[in-house]
Amino acid sequence: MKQASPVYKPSEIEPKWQDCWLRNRTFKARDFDPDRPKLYVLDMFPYPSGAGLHVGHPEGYTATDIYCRYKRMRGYNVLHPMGWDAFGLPAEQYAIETGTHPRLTTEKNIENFRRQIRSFGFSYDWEREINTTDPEYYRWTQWIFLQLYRRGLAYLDEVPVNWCPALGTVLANEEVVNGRSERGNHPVVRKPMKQWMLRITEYAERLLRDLDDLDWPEGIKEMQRNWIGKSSGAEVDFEIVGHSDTIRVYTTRPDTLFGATYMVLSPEHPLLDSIVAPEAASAVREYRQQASLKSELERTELSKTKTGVFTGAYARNPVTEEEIPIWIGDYVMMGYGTGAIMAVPAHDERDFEFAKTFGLPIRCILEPEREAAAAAGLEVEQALAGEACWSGDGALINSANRRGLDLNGLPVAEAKSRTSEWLRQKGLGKAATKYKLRDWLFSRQRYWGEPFPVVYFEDGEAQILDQGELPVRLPELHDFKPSGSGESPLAKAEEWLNYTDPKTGRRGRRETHTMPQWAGSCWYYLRYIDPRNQGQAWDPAKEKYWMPVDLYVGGAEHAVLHLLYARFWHKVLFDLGLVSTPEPFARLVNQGMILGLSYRDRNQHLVPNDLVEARDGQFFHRETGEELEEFPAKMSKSLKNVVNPDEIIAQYGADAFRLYEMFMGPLQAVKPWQTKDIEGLSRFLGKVWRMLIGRDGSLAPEIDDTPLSDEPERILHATIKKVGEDCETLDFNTAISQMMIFVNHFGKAEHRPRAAMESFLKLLSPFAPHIAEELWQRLGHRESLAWEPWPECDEKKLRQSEVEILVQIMGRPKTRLMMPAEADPEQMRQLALADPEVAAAVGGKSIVKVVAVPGRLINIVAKP
RNA sequence: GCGAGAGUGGCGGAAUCGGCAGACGCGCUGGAUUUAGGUUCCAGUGGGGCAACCCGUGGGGGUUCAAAUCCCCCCUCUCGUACCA
Repeated sequence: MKQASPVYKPSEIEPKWQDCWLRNRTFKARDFDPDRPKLYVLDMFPYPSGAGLHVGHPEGYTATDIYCRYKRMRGYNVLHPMGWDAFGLPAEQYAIETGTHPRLTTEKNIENFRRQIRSFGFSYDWEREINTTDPEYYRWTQWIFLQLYRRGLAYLDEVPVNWCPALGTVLANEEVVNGRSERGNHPVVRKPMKQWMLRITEYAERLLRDLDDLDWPEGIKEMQRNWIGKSSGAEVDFEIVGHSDTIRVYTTRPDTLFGATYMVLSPEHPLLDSIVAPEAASAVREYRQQASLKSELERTELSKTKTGVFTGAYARNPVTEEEIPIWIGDYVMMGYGTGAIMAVPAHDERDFEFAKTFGLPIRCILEPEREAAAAAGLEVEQALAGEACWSGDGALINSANRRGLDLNGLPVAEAKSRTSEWLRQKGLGKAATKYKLRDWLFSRQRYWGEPFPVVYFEDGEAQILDQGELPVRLPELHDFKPSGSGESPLAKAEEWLNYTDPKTGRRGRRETHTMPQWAGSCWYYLRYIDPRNQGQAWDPAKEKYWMPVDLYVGGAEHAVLHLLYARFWHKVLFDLGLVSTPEPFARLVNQGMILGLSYRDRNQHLVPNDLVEARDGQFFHRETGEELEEFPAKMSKSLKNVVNPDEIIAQYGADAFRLYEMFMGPLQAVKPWQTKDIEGLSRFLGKVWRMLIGRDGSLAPEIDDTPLSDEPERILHATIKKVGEDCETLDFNTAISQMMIFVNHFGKAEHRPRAAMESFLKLLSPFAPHIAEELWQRLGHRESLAWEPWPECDEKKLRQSEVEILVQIMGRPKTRLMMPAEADPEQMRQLALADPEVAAAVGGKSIVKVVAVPGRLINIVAKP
């Protein structure tokens, strides 16, 4: 064994303890431990990119690691796993460019990620490591797809997708920016293609309702609510003049039906061809063609002026029985409601704009509330004249017909329900609820994803495979380029494509689409529970023991997609009796993004960091000499402000890195990384070291067994209390402050009682586990302190016999006096007034009032 | 537009059951140790005033003995989202 170092050298002790934990399986989670309560703490697993870990990853991972280590010492049986979300586009793109198989790229990246993550000393149970690209994992992803299919929740549909002709592939919405491909900036058009869809809409109501009971950030819950987008209103049928069909619209404002002066259909509306008048046909055809070339994003973004054309057809307003023109316009989406609207220009901003553009009639049927209108800067007379739009509340006018509907004078809410009821009685419509949420497009035309367990027979029939035929493995390929026809690269794997039904001998062709990256992450938290199970996705007994996830930490960028998809799958599994909880993640915390430091010139232009020179605390452009302003910005390759964790660990050690990231500020806050600041934490660890280790490398001579005197004892117990409380609430920044206060005191003390030192190391160990283990060992212990019981705070030791009391005169601080801690208000008053300085300040004035808060302050209110 | 969150020293941040604003750290200033640099240690560090004191938590108003914290109005920034009928 090497001679014990006299100075703190993280590079020596950190690998030593990481090996030790791994070898001894220190952090193995035990199924069904009868003696300890379970705790499941989950990190969002990373996509192992070629760039390696960035400083954002270890932020959340450090937080959960501290929490887990703390909870173990509190007697919990902790499940804390890590794995790899390893399917995805970058590895495939790299394969197209270089011919390297994505599996090789992925393996290499995982190895690098694993090395980096281990270098932080996180207390994962590595025996539960999973990888979504492992056939033994995706076997069960495919199996869950079978369950979805059998429940009727997976179906094939011809839907418009983002098709990029230049790239020869379909793109996800996230991959399309302003109607062009994110990669290469090629145009993207909408093209209908047959796709697998998942019926997430069937779960819309439960996904919405069950949010209420989750311990999640309110912002994330609100985002999911908005995404699901529940609204209630009515469906109304409009008959088409001279036509047998009717057009059904959805409206949240059935009360405004009397103001519906025209109708607008989506350009994709199926009834369009049969109703369009011959003289309008060519204009309609041209408009539809143009609309189809726009991506959905474009359609919504270029929203300044409304466009549309008249179809030449008319519908009959069911309450006024007037004939109203039917238009088409791309501000109406086929994907929401019924793809058709009744337009009430007087009371809907969008319809108002459209009506103004095309000179359509605007009829006010609602007198705005005077006060609300004034607050909105609207003149009621204008609204009444149809010159302004009012979508707020008020009293209905001009809203009665001869068929028994009279809304005049009613407020909006009552008019709504009255109209819905009238429509229902007349068979013209009914109350209805809609959601913005759409079914989940689940196909990707890619190689590097889970193959579908699906075969198409020669007659076109799609059939799912038996569980016994899983996993459907990805075939070996050498050319990963898209086929160009919109088919996946898998269409090139000829041998693999051909399928013969083992039972019937029928010949078929395998599905060439693969699943999106979300698939693997939809259920990975369940596989961690039983990661090596070959017979089933997980053992139900183990699931029951470990679920739900007690704490889930990750970035807010997954607020909607991943978290909504996973909740959806989980609910399906719950309905199938495969999991025991209706929700997967009981408590969710989002760590804030870590920004890099960047620079900009006078014109707000960003300057890459390698062009910046620092002089006397100011910053200048290396080439132009211009003074630059420092500001925090997202880390990016182009700004050259990316911080590499490997370099930081090499220089300061993992413990300092961990402490720094936690000390930066609240976990949830966005924070700028400033490498200079990490030195403060490095110094702190140096002080911890010197508090215990003397110059010669042996224990510091100040360490002895003298009993603690009052003040040091109070500091010790205050630290135990503060660190423990902060670990529960994840307020690690203030816990670290308190430990600094401890070390600032004891590091200078003549006597450093061994017991206090040991308690402190336990408090420090979740935060800086390597140095804590090393010093714990040097204090003579043989076992890891990972399972030592957490120190108990003795409240009695926190009490002081004398406390400093602030004396205020008229609410302003005057002086501070030592008083007995238990002094009551009257005693405090006497003690304060006895003080010469106070007496002088009060002298000659009459005391109006004295407010005394025992243990804190006393305020004397005096008037001349 | 809508939704969510946030504005505190030169910087990161602390203190929000109303009770000493600026804990802790970075930076900075001065000193000690060191051949020197670094390290380490000590002292100081919101602004103004030699001082008593005054001013200070985005701005304005209010409640209170007492407001960063509670109430009203306004401004700015960040994130998310966007013709959802």
